Amino acid sequence: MVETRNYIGEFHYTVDSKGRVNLPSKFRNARVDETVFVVTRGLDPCIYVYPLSEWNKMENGLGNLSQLRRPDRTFLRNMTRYATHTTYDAQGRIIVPKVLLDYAKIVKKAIIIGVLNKIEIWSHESLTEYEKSTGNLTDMEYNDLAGEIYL
Amino acid sequence: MVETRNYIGEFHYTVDSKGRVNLPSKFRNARVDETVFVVTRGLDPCIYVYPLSEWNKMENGLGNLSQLRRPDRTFLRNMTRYATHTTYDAQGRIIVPKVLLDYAKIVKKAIIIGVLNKIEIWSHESLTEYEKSTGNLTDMEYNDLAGEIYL
DNA sequence: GATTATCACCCACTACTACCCACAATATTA
DNA sequence: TAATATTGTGGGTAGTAGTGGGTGATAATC
Repeated sequence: MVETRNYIGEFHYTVDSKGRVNLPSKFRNARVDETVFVVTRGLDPCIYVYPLSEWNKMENGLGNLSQLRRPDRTFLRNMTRYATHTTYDAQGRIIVPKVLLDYAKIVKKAIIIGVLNKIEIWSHESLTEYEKSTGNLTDMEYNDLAGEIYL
Repeated sequence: MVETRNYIGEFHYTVDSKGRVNLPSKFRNARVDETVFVVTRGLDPCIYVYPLSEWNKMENGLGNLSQLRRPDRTFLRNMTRYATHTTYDAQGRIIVPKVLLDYAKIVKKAIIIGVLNKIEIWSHESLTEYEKSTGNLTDMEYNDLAGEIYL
């Protein structure tokens, strides 16, 4: 089994009647030391899941946000307001509050996406809609961003 | 045996029913220290295989993106979404997820191409079609690019 | 205080996959 | 040329991952 600290990849799982969502075993193995997570509302119509250590880093960083700029304020409020601590059970599942499931329009099926230091949970519906509308990048945006990265 | 860190050359291998693809022994010998790879969706209709160290370079770049700007988030998600860690087995094969095989239209035969710091996996179909259409460079493009290279 | 709802913990089943072994074909060495 | 190692390909199996449901303790409501 490959060991890396960062979360990557996409997984399709089911949410049961108790609001339990499986975390991919790859993700659990990636950070065996992390058993506590913070779930909260994403900026996009999805759910963010932070391992505790990453959440703490963010809490520290939140102090640096501007009180004046609107996106900063929104971000800060979103992150703190809906945040809940969770642990996973013996089967590797976390419990996601119904408010958040509703927000992400998740009913039965969920798409789990690893985004380096956090995990996103989407409904198929929200994700495709997001991709269709605002989600798409223009060629210019894409090239700008790609240029900032690597190669 | 000639020693190079870079992957070059083209190889024709088969993908078995379990989605296993052989990595050319030349490639394995090129970087004996690298046993972990990241397979992901290529920009072109093919599969990218990065040795872990190369992938990490990219991840470092991704870490600098803004959590607040929407294009940044989308870009980041697209990069991580289709990525998976793999190791090769005792026979030197890696497992490629079906989603990616479908994306590259690979069924039984695969074309492995070494592109310096990464490996590309193509289907014969996608490759020839790509060459016919968008793959060809205009003379102007070619000259522009050639000018950027050091000979 | 009685009743209901909620949640953490436990058990059970199925499908998959990581690991193992096998073998033919080619390349390398004696 | 014969012997040996390496390479590419195929398949079987034990362990694990994903899913569903049950139960007792605790909290909430009347």
